[in-house]
Amino acid sequence: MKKRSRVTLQQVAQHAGVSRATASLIVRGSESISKETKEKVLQSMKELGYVYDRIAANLRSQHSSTVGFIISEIGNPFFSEMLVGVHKALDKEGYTVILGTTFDLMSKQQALLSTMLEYRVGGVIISPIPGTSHEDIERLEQLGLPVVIATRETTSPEKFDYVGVDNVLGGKLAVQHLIEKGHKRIAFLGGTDVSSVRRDRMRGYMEAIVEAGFEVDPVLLVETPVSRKGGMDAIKQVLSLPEPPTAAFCYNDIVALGVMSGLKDAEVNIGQEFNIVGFDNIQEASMVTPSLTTVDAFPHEIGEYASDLLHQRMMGLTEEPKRIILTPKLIVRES
Amino acid sequence: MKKRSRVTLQQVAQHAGVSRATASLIVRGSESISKETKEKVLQSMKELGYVYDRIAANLRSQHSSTVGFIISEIGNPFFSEMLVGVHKALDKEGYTVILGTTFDLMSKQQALLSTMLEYRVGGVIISPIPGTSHEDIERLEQLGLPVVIATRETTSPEKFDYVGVDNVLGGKLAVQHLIEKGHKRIAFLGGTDVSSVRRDRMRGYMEAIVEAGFEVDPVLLVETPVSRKGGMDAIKQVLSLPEPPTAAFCYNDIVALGVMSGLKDAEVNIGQEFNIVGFDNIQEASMVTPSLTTVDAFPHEIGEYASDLLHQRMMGLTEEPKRIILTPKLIVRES
DNA sequence: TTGGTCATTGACATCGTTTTCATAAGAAGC
DNA sequence: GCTTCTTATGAAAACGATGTCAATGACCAA
Repeated sequence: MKKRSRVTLQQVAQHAGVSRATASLIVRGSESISKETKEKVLQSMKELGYVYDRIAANLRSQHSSTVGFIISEIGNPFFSEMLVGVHKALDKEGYTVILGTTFDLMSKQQALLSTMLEYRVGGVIISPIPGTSHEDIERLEQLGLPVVIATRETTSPEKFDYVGVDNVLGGKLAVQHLIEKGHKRIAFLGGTDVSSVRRDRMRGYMEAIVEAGFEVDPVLLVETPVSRKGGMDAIKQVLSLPEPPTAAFCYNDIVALGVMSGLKDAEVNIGQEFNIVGFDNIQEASMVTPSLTTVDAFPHEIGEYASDLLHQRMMGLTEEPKRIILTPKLIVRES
Repeated sequence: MKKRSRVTLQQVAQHAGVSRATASLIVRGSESISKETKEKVLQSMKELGYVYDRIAANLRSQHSSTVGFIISEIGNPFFSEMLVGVHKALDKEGYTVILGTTFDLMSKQQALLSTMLEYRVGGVIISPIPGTSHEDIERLEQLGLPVVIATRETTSPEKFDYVGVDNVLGGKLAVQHLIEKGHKRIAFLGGTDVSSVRRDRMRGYMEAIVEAGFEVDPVLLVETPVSRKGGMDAIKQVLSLPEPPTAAFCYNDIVALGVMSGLKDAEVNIGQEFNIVGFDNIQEASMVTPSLTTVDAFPHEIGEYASDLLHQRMMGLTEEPKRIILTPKLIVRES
């Protein structure tokens, strides 16, 4: 749109009195260039204010130095933490990240995937929205684009690289902890059943309950949107039951924080009368009062592993899809 | 890196039995194309799995459909909210956003600016790190790149478009509110003095104190990193004074949340014995107990305004730099 | 028949790089 | 001083699109 055109390698070469090819070799750090000419050219670049045009370079070399990162929303600290991990790992390799947020809308996810393709990303890390089938993603693969799935599963998990946490185990750890504390009626609050993540955490919940010899009471399982509001509504609902629970395992920390608010409103003493365990271990969990017992899901690490995996694929790794499943860790605090 | 090459417009044209020029006209939505050929070509695209190469197109047309967005960190809800505003406004215009986080490191900021240039962004929205001079940013302008500064000022504010909130007024509103509540010793906690934002909020603080006929006591002004930890440390420091404050105005909500934690540790009853006002109005502020009185800084709106302004510049607006200063709003809650 | 639209075409230049590949300059070997 | 081998350099094609423009044929009205 702007008039002022860039300084090109051509101009630099001319100014330094060498050929364009030589200048090109220099920006790419070739060794077969004498020290003097190199100096001379670098000097010219500085003088002219040359800016490397990575776009043009990538076009010519059929190479891409960008990767797409698609998540549901950046407002969730779990994802922002994961983004930090992704950035950290990919910056190191010289990639630039294009972020996309779907807000869990299928149409947005499709649009984002298209945009990423148009921008020639070299690979994609995606936390697919619940219900995404592998066909939705396969068109990337058909174009030869490496894809790493993170945190959430698609309908056919085995088709792509995957990095996530063991949600079944996480749920189990959380609920076992509550059982050890002497609770018998434990609610499972938050999330919606379309999500594979919730189903897994729920399974862990059930395993722990059953192994302890208790019964699963369906009225204690509440689906809600993943938000504080959702948590607040959920806890109110179960507290009004004839036989209310004495503890809750929450879908994630955000929901748990909402649950805590709800309990405070109801003047229930958290930590004594009622215990809560969350999931994710977002920063805030350690800062609220009482501090929140939770299951660490290592967002930062997930981001890093996913990036490393993607990088390997982009470098031509062609082995079978890999699955990296991190072992969650219970963080016991006051709640 | 991958072998499978893209389908080109050329191939589409061939398959549909038209010329490349025609195909090009179609992807660009020209009107002087008959309905039938258009259909035919679109059909071929679908069959061949054509993907538009925006990179190549932009290179040729000397046009850019990306913009850079540079902030200090994505973990701060203020910025993630602002990012949502930016995305919202720029998606509508068909731009793609490249996000960069500086973590308030000058070296990172420089590197990011270079990266953005190399990727041919069409413009940049930046919340510069404290101490950024306009020279640091001027090289963008010299390349004809529109720049909009947001939320924080550079050393010469008048050189670029700017969107932000009136921090002086915000600080004043906050402190006036505390004074009305009967407080005489009011602390100002958090942030570091290199930040123009803090200086402005501090000025508002002082104006309110002085207008009420009180004295500013320097021991009540505490600089800290902008984090919960910082807030916690700050409140502990002032509580141990011989004459501790009875209220605090905090640099922002994050700090305020830390201050609240600190007060709870010290078993001070927030809302009765001690009042707090934060700044930004992040989501969490309304969710903590007691809920946090704060000054709304409209991150979402700032993002949108900044985007609109940038878009206008990218469309060739050449008027004088504009300054959009939003009027902050006191949100009274329980704290 | 003439003239005038209209849709489409073909050929070529261009964006700023990378990538061959051929060649020139320089050093080493005899 | 002439060949041989490096090493550095140059000319030109390529990447996948856009932009320009004159030329074509079809169609319609007069």
